[in-house]
Amino acid sequence: MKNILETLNPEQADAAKTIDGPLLILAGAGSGKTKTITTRLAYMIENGIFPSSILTLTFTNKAASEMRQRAFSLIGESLDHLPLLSTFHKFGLIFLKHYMNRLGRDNSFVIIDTDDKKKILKAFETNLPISLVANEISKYKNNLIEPEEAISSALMPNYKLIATAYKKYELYLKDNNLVDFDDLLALPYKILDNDNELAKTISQRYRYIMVDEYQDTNDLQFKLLQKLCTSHNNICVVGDDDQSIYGWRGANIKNILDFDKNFKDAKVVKLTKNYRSTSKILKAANSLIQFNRNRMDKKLDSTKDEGKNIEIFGSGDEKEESYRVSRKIKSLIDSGTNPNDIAILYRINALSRSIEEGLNKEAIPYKMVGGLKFYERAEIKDIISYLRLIQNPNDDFSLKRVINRPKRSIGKATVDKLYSLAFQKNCSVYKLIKDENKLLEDYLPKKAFKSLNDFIKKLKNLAKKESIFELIDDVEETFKIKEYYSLLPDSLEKVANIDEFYGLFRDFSMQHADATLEEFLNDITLQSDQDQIDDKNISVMSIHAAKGLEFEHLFVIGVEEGFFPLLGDGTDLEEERRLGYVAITRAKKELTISHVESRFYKGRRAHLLKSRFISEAGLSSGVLKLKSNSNYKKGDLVKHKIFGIGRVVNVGRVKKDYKLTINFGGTIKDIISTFVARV
DNA sequence: TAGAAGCAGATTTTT
DNA sequence: TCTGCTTCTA
Repeated sequence: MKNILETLNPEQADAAKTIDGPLLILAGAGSGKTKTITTRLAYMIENGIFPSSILTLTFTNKAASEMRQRAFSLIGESLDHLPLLSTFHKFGLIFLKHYMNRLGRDNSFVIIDTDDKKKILKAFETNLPISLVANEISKYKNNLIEPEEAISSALMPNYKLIATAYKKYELYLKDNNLVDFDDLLALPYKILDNDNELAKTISQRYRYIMVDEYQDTNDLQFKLLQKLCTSHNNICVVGDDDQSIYGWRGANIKNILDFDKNFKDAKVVKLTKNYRSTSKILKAANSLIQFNRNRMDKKLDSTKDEGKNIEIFGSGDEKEESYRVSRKIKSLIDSGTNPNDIAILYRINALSRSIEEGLNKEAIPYKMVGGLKFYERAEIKDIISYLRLIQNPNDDFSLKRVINRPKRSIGKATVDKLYSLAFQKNCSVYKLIKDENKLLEDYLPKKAFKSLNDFIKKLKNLAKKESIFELIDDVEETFKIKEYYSLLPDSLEKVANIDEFYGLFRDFSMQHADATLEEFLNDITLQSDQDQIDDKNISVMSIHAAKGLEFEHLFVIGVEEGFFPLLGDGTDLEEERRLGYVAITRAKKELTISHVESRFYKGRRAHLLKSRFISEAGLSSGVLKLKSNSNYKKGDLVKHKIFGIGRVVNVGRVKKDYKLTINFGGTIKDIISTFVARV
């Protein structure tokens, strides 16, 4: 038992041994957070705490499974009862599967994702930006404001519209027995809030609570945690106020800053030894974050050598920036660095394009993390919609998505007719087709009518299957989704995605022999992209996406005022700075920060100053001054000794020289301007 | 019905 | 500049 604590430093061990009462573990970046809490979990079990009375909540599936793995490898042998490690949302799902009836609703609900939510809202035609409506509704739900209250308290006309959409949306969800991400937290809270006996029961079942990334919890999650602590106060939260970067999404940094006020007699353990970065990198991070006022006082101590200097790239424009970054990466890889240890980070996704071009030119394989998520891809959502329809044919929403995909001559006009008729009759489209078939025959174009009935029949046949085993093969055989996508642009990638999904489905159906389709559907909606960072690729992603990761060689690009910190009406400069802190602390050995003098963005060229964060981090930068203006411009004809005559397609820079991208009769080459002559 | 052309809008996004 | 959505026309 002693030996599992042996690998911990004194502070970590102190945290791991503190079992009873509220505990805040302030875990700085790279301070061994996961190690500490997984050891704590193992320690509790070894000390006789009933495993299934321990609940550990995380934000991502990835974090949950990583912690599960590490904790179990410490405990060793398999246990009869297992501690529950789950995301907040998954926990909400499990809870609702048991107690949804307390709200008079059926527990066979289906979870919808953000995309689905927006599609539903769109149908209400508020004429407001749909993401605004979706976000505001999210806020209402997270603040536990009911639609009626939202409507009566709305002052501005737009908010009346949003609140009304909220009301319609809630009705729609109820009618179709759908649940959104916010509901997975809000509904369990409501149920527990209405029934104190139940709250007691639940909190007695989970007598020990652990929460990961506590700085990212929002008000609702905080309230839910309070409910879970109704009959005890054994709550251990782990987090770092300096890494709170989701404020814009409702995360409340006060939760962590005020933990000791909210939970009486809380013990606070600070983990400040950093095992990740060189001391130069750490110094920069510490120096930067010190400019924030709203934070807990602490400073990370290095355990590593000084290391290399942090390099600052000051470039003329984004072309030069991507060129220099790519060249440096190229030389790292050429000298034996594992591409997997290299990453490029940026504040906004729009910067990925220029860097991708640079990487492509150098033939450096990269992996974009973030981007479009697997389950959000059109082809995957199509299949999911088919499955949802099989599970519940009254799902008008999914029906709309695939009613004419692959094309089956049911056009927009027909779809509009169907949906407005169903609305009039106050029934689902499926029910309408079933019950009013005669009426529809006269009402719809012949071809569409026939095709529609054929489509419904196929769905019904698939719904008859009692086992989900092989279901996916039947779906493909019936609807030929793969065939359809194989004829569309980017078919290779899309077909590969479809195959991947089919594989996932088959895996699931084999692992869960008696599982229902509904269980599969809810499971995948809560699944985000598990990291598929593979060996041969460098990683390219937003700073948000990089949270929790670490890389030997790190590049942060676009470090300019206005881009990073991103300045706008809603800017929280401290949060931007924390983002800078998160970025820097991802680096283990080598950090390169890049800024440009001008960047093309949103259709115009913006002139930029280097970010204040560079000087705040105690770094300085010199922009390389060029020898002279280029004599060349796009379209000029030039001659090269070996390649002959070509046309300039682009003018960029390399250090103090100009780099010309020249098209020599179809072959594109990058050449330093001094090696060519004007024709 | 389906492809083409025209037009607004463009932070970050664990679930 | 580029994307995704609406509107237009064969």
